[in-house]
Amino acid sequence: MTSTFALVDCNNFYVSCERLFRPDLKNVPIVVLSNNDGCIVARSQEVKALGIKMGTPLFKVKNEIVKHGVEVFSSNYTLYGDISARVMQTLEQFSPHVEVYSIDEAFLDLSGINRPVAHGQNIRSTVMQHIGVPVCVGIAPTKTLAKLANFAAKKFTATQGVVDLTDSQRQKNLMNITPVSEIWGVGRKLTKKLQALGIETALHLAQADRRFVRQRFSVVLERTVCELNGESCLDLEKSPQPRQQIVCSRSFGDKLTQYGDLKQTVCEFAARAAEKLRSERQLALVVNVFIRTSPFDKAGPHYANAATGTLPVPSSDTRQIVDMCVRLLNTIWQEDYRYAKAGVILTDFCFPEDVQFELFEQPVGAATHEGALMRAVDAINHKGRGKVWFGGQRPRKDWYMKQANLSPAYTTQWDNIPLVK
DNA sequence: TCTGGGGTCCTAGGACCC
DNA sequence: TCTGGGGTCCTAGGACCC
Repeated sequence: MTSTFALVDCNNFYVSCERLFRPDLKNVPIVVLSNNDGCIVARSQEVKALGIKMGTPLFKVKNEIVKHGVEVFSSNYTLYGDISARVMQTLEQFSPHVEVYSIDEAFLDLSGINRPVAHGQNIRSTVMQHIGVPVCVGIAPTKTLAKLANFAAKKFTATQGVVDLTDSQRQKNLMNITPVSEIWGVGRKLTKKLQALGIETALHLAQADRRFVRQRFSVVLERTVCELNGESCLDLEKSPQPRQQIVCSRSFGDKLTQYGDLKQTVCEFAARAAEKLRSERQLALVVNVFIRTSPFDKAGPHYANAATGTLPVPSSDTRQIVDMCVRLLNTIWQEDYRYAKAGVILTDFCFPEDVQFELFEQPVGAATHEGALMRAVDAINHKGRGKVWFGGQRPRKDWYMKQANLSPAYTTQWDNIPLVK
């Protein structure tokens, strides 16, 4: 029996989250900004209609924002994460297998469902009723086609938010009017290269010779071609895969020029990365620290560098990781630059039970003294980060980050829960 | 003045081994 | 004069995603 996939995608997710607690903003144009209030990362329908593009730096469209009375929000990931979890939980009643693909999307296994469109409508109205977030549903025999169906469900209002692409003639009709750039897995670079070969629409790509595509591009794009032809190559991921990499990095609201300031941010990133690592119950072997000036900074010379180090044994101990990061930073730090961004990357993970320790080495894991200390630190910091920290870390949270228009944590902080009069 | 952050996968080329 | 071939592992970089 052939599979059926549904892609459920929240509409303008961050904007929808902000509107949940501000019904007065229902038809008001809204944007949500990236960290540091730098770029626009979510737009309401009204803002999209104004032609403001995703990822635009705020300062470039400041005049339009003011002119059209656009409401501006700093990003509130605590709120979005919590609403996302509620949406995903609601979706579980509609399928035995739900793959959470991103904060605002999930693939559902709808194999064997008799009336998929009715099922999709049911999903929409239930999520709206329970959570208050609008979603669209795309249904098709492959993930790539389900993505395409979802695109159509969003774009064409006559579909009422649900598109079923089970029928191959419908697939062709839609692909014929869809630019190749809209296909999942085709980004800016590939779009250009494909267009140069005369492949302009999704249908052109679907009809391309797959051996040619593999040879000229990659196995990834070859898979896309297969999926556009209804051959499922990408399965539902039934259980989330363990992470392979943890990154903690930020651009700074104000450029940093002092070693001490940069060191403190790097220590903070190291500590957060270690915390994430422990929540994954993994250990890391390799640590990378990078620092750089802004490529847009005309005031001074540019500098970017990174250093990689290997821990003596895989660890998730904040102190070991912080120590290593400071040593790495010292090898790349240079005076007289205006630093705009820094970060810590952990890689080469393993599980504590799989570690082969050197002779005479003391393992740093859950069973040891050090593990107990880390567990205690995590437990104390669990509700509201920053009660306990190690030397070198900045005690104040995000002191370097701009968040001028942050909404309250309506659903996760007692103080911020809305009152009903 | 002001330009995000956190991920994944694949590939080519060099190092190294026998 | 003559200087292999095949395999693996690692890394950096490039592409993509949301």
